[in-house]
Amino acid sequence: MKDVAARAGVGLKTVSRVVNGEAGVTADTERRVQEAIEALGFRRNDSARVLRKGRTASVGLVLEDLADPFYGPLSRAVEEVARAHGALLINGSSAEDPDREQELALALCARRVDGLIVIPAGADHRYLEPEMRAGIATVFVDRPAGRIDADVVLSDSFGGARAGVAHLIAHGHRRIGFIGDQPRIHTAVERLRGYRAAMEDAELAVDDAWVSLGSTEPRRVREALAAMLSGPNPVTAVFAGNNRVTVTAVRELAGREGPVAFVGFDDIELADLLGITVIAQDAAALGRTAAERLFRRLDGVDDAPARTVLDTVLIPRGSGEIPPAQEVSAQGRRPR
Amino acid sequence: MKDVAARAGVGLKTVSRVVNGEAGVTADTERRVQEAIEALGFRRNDSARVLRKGRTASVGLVLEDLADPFYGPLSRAVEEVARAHGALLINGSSAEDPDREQELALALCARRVDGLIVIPAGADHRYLEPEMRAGIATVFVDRPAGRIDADVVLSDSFGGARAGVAHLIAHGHRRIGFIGDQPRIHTAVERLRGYRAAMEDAELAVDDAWVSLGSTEPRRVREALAAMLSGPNPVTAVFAGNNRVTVTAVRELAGREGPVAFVGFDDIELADLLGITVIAQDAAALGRTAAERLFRRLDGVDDAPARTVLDTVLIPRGSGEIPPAQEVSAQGRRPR
DNA sequence: GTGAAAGCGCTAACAG
DNA sequence: CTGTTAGCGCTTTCAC
Repeated sequence: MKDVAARAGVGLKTVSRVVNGEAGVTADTERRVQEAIEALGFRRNDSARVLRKGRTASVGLVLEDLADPFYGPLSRAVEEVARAHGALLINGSSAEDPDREQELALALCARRVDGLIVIPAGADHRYLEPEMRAGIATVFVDRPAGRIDADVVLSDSFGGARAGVAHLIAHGHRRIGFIGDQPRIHTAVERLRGYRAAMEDAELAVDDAWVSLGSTEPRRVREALAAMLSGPNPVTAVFAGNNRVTVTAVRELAGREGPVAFVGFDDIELADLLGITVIAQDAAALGRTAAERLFRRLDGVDDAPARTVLDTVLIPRGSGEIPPAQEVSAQGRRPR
Repeated sequence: MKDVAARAGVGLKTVSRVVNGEAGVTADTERRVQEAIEALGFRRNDSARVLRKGRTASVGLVLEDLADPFYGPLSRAVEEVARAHGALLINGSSAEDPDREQELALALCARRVDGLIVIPAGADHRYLEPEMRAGIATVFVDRPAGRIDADVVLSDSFGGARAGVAHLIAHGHRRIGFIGDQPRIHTAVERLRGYRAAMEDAELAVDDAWVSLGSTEPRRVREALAAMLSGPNPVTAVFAGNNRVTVTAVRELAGREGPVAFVGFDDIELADLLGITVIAQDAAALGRTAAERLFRRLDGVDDAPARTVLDTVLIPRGSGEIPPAQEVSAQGRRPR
């Protein structure tokens, strides 16, 4: 910038004015400055600008895994809102590791992002308190913040799971299995709670063997599924706690003989063709809502932290409407 | 930091040493500084650090759409490599708009990312020349750079498409359709070239009505498909140019009567259950390879820009092995 | 309308 | 081992 000023024969501040489109520069002067900028291939150094202005025009997003088809659209939605506010998005994957979540969140704070959106992997976010006090607006999404008071945007995991299981019950099932994510993940617990509530609503007892929380690794899901489908008291229907579980469960069930009814939490691509009934949540809406709240905070709105819960939708496509095997024998499943 | 120094009763540089874990500080002094840091909730301001050091320890990635299941894993792979090198990843979506690509790439350069990975939307990247000369290492991935000499990492679009179409030909098809992305996208053109090469290899003529390039919007794809399946000279097999086209085509074909053979470029989730034969490319490997090349550049390796081409794999799953409807009955086999 | 000087928070390069 | 000084490139303030 110094070089540009020298070449154009003007002061430093004048170049700054031109670069930032501020008023108070003659058309002629401006032209001379523009020429110098062009000739020198000058581009403003935003690091220096940030240092001076205090705002970085960027927001951070800590999520679980960018490669997960649920988080991709969420991140994209945040990006679009950020873009509308002239901000860039820096996102990082925690890989569901609380330490890595913290490391990433603090690294983003050190970069002085204006705001932070976090999909919690851990259960304790007090480490963010100093940062929030220092002025970094923070919104939690998909899962609530732990041990800290902050804005939260969630899907209705409890209600969604309850509706999905009630749907299976309405179709005649009495023995229903639940396979979910790790018990330290809030949504997993909420969805299990929804499952239990639906069973209780229908006055159905739950056999411990029907419930399995744990990793979403295919092997773990396969074993859980096999266990609840065999044994003395096998289930006739299965509810899956998230998209990863659904994918593996659908694969397994497709390879089996008898029909097993199925409903999964989260919609997945081509589920329509496979006839999979799901409880769909809107990942993009989740991201958009969280980002909008964040920017409202950045615009100075300072009301109490709020919890927003977005509805889920039951989409019947066939797999959830299969009656229990005993009641109606071998009703064909849809091929391909 | 000044405050920390004052509170700990030490010099500024000593605090800097502690914060950066440099040697040359007594255990006792260090403890005092740590206490002050704790008490004041101090966190180093990376903007200032960057300004001083010249390196931001961040890389930029300009891609088409983070919500696309092909780019999610690619981005994640880049992130992992960046993380291994202590760098953060800033990514932005161009939405397949050349202007937006340029805007984003330049914004990242203004932030002084150390390196840039670009999935081109546009065909002319000379706008990056000054930046590259100014020291921002740049690698193009998935599609080649336009009018500029730079590192490029690609999948073998031509070879993959050729193999896929040859596969259909080997299964008896003579009239094969091709539906691809916009003709200004390099991979679309390459894949079409592969299609033509395979047809030529088999000495098959190509009817113009069988080939359709354009948007991947479902409506456009549906219309293209309907057109080549009706008319005087209908195709018996279809090759899809990318994942988006595949999804729509598979939906459409599932709703039709007669069997139409199908092979798609790009693997998609649950394609195994749907029995879709695909040419799979490894998005993660693409990202990893590009990122590794980028960091090699950042480590000072300065050989000539190279073009790396990754192989694709044909995965037969059923849809590509269906024989043509007419031929089967002509040979007297009973269709079932 | 324009420019000189001060300083954002940090680190490199030297002193002590 | 520790501290002082001088900037990194920009914007802010205030004078011209």
